[in-house]
Amino acid sequence: MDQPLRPERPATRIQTANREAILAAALPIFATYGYRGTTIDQIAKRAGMSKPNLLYYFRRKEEIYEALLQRTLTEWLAPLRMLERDGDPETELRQYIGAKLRMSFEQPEASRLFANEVLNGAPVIRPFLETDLRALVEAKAEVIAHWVERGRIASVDPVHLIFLIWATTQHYADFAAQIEAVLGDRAKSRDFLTETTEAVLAIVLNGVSRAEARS
Amino acid sequence: MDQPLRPERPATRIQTANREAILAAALPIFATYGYRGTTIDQIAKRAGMSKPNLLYYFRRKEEIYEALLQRTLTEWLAPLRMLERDGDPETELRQYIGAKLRMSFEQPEASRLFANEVLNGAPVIRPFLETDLRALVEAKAEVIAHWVERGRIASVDPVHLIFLIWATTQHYADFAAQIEAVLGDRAKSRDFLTETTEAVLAIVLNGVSRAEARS
Amino acid sequence: MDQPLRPERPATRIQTANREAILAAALPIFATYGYRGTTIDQIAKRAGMSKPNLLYYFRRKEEIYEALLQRTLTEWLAPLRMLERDGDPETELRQYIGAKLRMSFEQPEASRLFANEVLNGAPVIRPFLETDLRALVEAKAEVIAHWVERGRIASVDPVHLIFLIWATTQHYADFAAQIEAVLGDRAKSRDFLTETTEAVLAIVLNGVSRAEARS
Amino acid sequence: MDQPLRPERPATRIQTANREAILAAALPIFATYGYRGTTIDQIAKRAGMSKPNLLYYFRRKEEIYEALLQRTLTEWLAPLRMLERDGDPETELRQYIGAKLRMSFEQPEASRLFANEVLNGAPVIRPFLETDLRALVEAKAEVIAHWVERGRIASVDPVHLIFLIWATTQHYADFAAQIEAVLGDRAKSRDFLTETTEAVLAIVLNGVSRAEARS
DNA sequence: GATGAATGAGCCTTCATTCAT
DNA sequence: AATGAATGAAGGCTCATTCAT
Repeated sequence: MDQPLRPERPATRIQTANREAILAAALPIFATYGYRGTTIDQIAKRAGMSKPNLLYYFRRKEEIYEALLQRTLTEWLAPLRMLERDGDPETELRQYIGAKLRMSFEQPEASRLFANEVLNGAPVIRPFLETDLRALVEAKAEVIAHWVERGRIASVDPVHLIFLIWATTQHYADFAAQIEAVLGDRAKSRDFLTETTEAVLAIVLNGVSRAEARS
Repeated sequence: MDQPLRPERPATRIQTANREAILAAALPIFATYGYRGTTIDQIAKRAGMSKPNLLYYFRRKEEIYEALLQRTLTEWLAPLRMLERDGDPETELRQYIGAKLRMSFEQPEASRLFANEVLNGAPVIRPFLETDLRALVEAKAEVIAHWVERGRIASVDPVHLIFLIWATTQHYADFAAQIEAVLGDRAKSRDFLTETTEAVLAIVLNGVSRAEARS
Repeated sequence: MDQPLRPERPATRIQTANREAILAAALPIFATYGYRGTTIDQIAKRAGMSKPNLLYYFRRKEEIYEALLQRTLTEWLAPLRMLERDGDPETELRQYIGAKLRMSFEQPEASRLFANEVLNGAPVIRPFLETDLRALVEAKAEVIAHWVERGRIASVDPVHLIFLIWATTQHYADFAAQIEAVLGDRAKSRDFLTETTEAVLAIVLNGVSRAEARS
Repeated sequence: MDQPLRPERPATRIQTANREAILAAALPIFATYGYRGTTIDQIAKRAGMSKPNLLYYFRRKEEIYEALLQRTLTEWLAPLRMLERDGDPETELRQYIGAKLRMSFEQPEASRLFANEVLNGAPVIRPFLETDLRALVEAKAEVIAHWVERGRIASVDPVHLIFLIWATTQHYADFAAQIEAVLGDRAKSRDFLTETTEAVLAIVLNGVSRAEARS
């Protein structure tokens, strides 16, 4: 076709800007309403352009969604990738958890986008999960197992530790509506990230500390 | 809300049975596709009745959704309600976490229904969250604070501990697709619940144990 | 689905009537504008129902089109099927040509529907053409060849004779607009079918007569 | 109608070349999909230019279509124009039929373009049909009538003879999809034009031969 | 209680055409 | 002469809901 988005042709400035605007507009909507609950109209309106014009940049709703997920995923896993086998376990975990919590507070919509996709059965990103993510988890589980073997942390199941950290940190983004309903103003305080980070670190770091491992 | 449509007459057996069938059919669909992503057709088909007949029992899609949430919520919070101020903290937490994990494994769809609703901003259950749930959390936070004061557990922030337990246990239901993609057969093993329970308990109980509370 | 058109469920009277009305409304439109040039709106309006209601009977535009073609094809080839090997060639051809011309005059839209489909490359009925129609043509070509061998008609190529008859008779339906433009009132006369039949028979029957076959 | 867009300036070479390219690209598409079924995108792509650029040469889709028809019509009727009152009827008809068949085989798309237009009710060329074509047919019918009067051919209705020749010869272009489906490789043979010409001439010339006119 | 029939509103997408450069 | 960008107007189809029986 004579579509403008041909890869061969370099994207113009307007194209880049508009694609960016569309993605930015789409993120919070997909994050809240899910794929099927989101309408192109909503996105177009939020991006300040007409629906056909939006479809000039992304030919299908699906393309927007996939582009968003792709971009999110990479960024989302960056902190885990940084977990260093040779670092100090406590420092490493502290950094990891801290980074994840910061992302949850600063980009809660990205987290929710991802949560929605997985809740729906991960129709789009399943291939990624089964290959890249799986490999990453295995590699980092190995790192944690290494720490356990060396006696540097308590004997915890590495994979479940990763899941626990994911769950705990992303919870503040994915269930923000609930947290705000329960905590009220406290959740809106400027210090809520700090408070949360301290609380989570206290439990998790203590949870993996060697002192007295429990059954 | 979930009253029979003709308040004058008591619900017949067929009415009760059919309403039940509809709710049972609707749960997994709402849980997977979210409110807007679910069609009445899907539910009716799964419930084995015609669309108009389904609408005879629930006049609007919203009613089904609300009835489901209402029923789920009560059940969902039962374990937390059982947390006893005067019990042994470790035993209490062990029971709570165990119960929550069991629910996540046995009724993952209820968890996902709830997750979807909250991800969407909790449009329907917000009032409940702001009143009942809030009160419950405050009460149980008080229980935990009591334990902390008595030195029976480490000095953790009670509310965040509750969130951490919610997040961690529900994660196995809400992100099941991801967990299965990452773990493969291991997640489908018959022992996966046991394995998970042990791993989670190990970390969380250790995390709140007094030995050496950390910053 | 809970579609009403399930084959298992017998069609009700209304269904039969409405499907019939839709097909009747669709025929002249498809015949004139072709598949892509026809809109469901046009058909629905002509059939006196709303667009969604029409789609309640035929779930896709394509289904209407295919149903029409299927019905037309059978009827359309009936005259050829009657060509009898043991009949008198002149009588047989006279009947065949007469029947085809009558159909062209009485149901020109069916002819045009078919012409449109074939002009478009026969995307839908190609399988039929390659199997059933091919077999029929081969069988009837054999009949004509038989006549030629017996010296009952001139030595003509059977297949091309069939094509010539098709072309000539269907021309009065397919090119009616042109014929009317060229002939004016003459083409609208009540006797035009008779006149045409006589003229075509004169040429074709003479054309296959044995007297003096030409190169 | 097919004037350059800026009448003040004569068409440049590029203009002429591009208009030509567009028409060449448009012919097979209009011929196959009809007017409404054809998109400017398809034409532009095939012509190797952008849609807006195409519209620089032809301001509307309709203009392309009309230009094509106009050009085709003239060419299409050339053979008939050559039918000479004073020539030998058999020779004249042989030439006419031969020329028409050659055109059908060599430019089937032009034939199909025309067929589509007439099938659609001749919305664009009706004026032409009612004036020029009508006059031409009347003139040539007179030629044939002259031959009949002189006893040089059988007593056939001139107009219907013309229609029969049109129908029969154009059939091989317009219904090519069907002919190929029915005949298979035979229709793709290099000799198929020769074979067809002989078969058609045999029937038609015999059909108008004087030997024994029939009812 | 149950279902066939009907529909307004909405959604994704296509398309001819225009505008600005 | 050419093209990237933009859009109004459909068009096919879905869906929640209502009506009538």
